[in-house]
Amino acid sequence: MTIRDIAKRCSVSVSTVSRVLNNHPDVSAASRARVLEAVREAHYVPNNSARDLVRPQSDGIGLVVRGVGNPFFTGVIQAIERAIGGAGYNLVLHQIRSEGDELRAGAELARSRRLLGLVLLGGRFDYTPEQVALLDVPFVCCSYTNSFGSLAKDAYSSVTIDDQREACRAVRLLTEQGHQRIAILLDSTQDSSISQLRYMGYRQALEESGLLLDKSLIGETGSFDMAAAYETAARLLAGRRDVTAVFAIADSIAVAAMKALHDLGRRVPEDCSVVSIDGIEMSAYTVPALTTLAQPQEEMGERAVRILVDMIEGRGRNQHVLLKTALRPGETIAPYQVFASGRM
Amino acid sequence: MTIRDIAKRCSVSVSTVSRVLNNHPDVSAASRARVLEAVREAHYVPNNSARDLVRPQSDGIGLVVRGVGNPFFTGVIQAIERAIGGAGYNLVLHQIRSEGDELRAGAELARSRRLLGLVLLGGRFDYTPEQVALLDVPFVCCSYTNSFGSLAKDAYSSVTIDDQREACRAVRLLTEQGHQRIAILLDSTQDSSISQLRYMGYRQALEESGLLLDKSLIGETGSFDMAAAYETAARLLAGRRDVTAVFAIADSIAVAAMKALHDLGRRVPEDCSVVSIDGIEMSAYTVPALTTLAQPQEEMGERAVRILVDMIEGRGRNQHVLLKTALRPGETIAPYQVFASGRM
DNA sequence: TTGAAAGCGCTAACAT
DNA sequence: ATGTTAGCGCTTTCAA
Repeated sequence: MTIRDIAKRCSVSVSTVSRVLNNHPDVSAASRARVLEAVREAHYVPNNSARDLVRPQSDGIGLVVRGVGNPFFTGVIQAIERAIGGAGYNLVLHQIRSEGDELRAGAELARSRRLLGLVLLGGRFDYTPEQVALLDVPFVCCSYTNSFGSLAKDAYSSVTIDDQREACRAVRLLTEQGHQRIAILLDSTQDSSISQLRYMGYRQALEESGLLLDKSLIGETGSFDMAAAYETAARLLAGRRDVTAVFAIADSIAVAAMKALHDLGRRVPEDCSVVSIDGIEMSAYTVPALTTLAQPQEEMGERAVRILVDMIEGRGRNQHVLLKTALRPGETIAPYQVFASGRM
Repeated sequence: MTIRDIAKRCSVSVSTVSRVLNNHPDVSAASRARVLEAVREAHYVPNNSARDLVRPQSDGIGLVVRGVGNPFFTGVIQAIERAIGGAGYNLVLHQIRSEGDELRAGAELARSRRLLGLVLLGGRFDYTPEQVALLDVPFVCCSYTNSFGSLAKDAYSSVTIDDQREACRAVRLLTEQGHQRIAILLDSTQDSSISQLRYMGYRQALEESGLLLDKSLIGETGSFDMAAAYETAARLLAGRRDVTAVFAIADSIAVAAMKALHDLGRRVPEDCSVVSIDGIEMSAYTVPALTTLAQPQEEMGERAVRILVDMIEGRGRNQHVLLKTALRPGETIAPYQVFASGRM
């Protein structure tokens, strides 16, 4: 079923059909009605490949999300959706798995749909100039930046929190309460990504407080899934009643850790405090509610879109925005107490 | 940058470039090398619209997910991803918002990318024949079926649990323990969708036990977000110590309800039991762990893909598969006790 | 092994 | 107001 078939059915030309389909004004009411009728009855849907091929450019902005099912992203995605719509553009969402190549996916998407620009959500931190050269449209990294890569500042845009700084701040919430044996739960200390950055923040906070880094307090989960986080936390914390606080680099890891602590017979926060970074919806409803540094999901999405739209419309250049987290108080931090519960 | 430009750079014809790009064997090693080199250095990426337009058909299967950020879907999506890859096809994922029209989106996607078939995840329960006529490829409804629509059985495929039956089973877990005042938390009793179905199961279970339906025990949240669920639960449960059990139609709602109960000073499960349906990852890590009827996410995805692939490859016709949930025990159900905590 | 050319479905001049 | 037609970038006969 093509535009040609519809034209035949109505005894009009393809251009008339095309005009109707694209809401051009210069079509008689009669023709319009006939075409619409035929379209309906034939269940005709235009072939977008053909459209995209011929249109000078679309009004589409692509959003490539890396990591299906990362709960932190959902709020950001919604904000981006809203912002793109509000600016008069169309969102083209594309999800890839955590191991996928968002640059390749983005390049392909942008070309195949003639996109005006790209928002990359949850990508890698180590792009090289050659890699981003794939992209021939403006793009902005959302929720991350090129910390481990070799991009010139003006070669890309980013909107993110300062992972190291915020991690440091989170750990400080613990040291301020007198905690000294503070465990960290992360994916890996050397992933050239978010874990590594937040790990650096953890070390920085320890140093500031004159605390020594204790390798046995580092729990590498090897992934972001909760089962792994639970196991790692349980293994690390078992028999370590001297550990009075845990910093988890993500809310989901923190929730799993709280469960592990509970199953170990340790109360949160009386026996062990927990803090993390993210601020996902679910972690506000745990008992006790998780204390976390909430990333500004809304603002993150909005700023990313604004930067992109400014570039698309010829205002403004590449920018880098560092957002601050907001402490979502919760109930998982308590002051350090020497004799909390028969600590060794 | 088009295939033509690459051809010029290498002084070969466009067909040669095309052959290289598509891994056709009949190209000299020399030409191949030159083309590849030019492609790399020009950062050339083929225009997919043009490709799709001309290719007889792709090897793509579309997955339209309605409801960005529904945590229940993530496991299903991964299973679908795996299954599609395993069958030698390519996944084209498309997410739309909860209010979106998955049929229109699917039709568009299928046409624009020449897809072989469609998996619809989380769609509406009330399709009409005219609506599905939009789709000119085989499709399967995943996690839902046409309970409130007018489709002929052989006009579509579905893989889902029996929502009413499973809800009934969930509530029975409560009545079996002697509970009589059982509240239900749902989106709406008349949404022609999952809430309504599970509500019917709730009523059925009450009837079976000779319990009367008490309208004041119905909490309509009006959405699936946790804040609404929390408010609804808190309002319904405040001052109702006679309510000794809650059935939530989704895990996320149950988690919010548990929090509300806790904030009301009521212990779970001693003062109030909680049960739900879904089995998302997070709800296994609450304290206490949520007792829920877990939907078989893996199997759901796999079966959906298998049915679709069978249709695509000419074996088999439309089918309807009803999967069973598995009780994920948890710790949120306790026997009814008359004098649990000063009940009125 | 390579090139020339047709044509996929559509839109937008350009005619009429 | 409507029709004719030239491509958009690509793949694929068909010839050479």
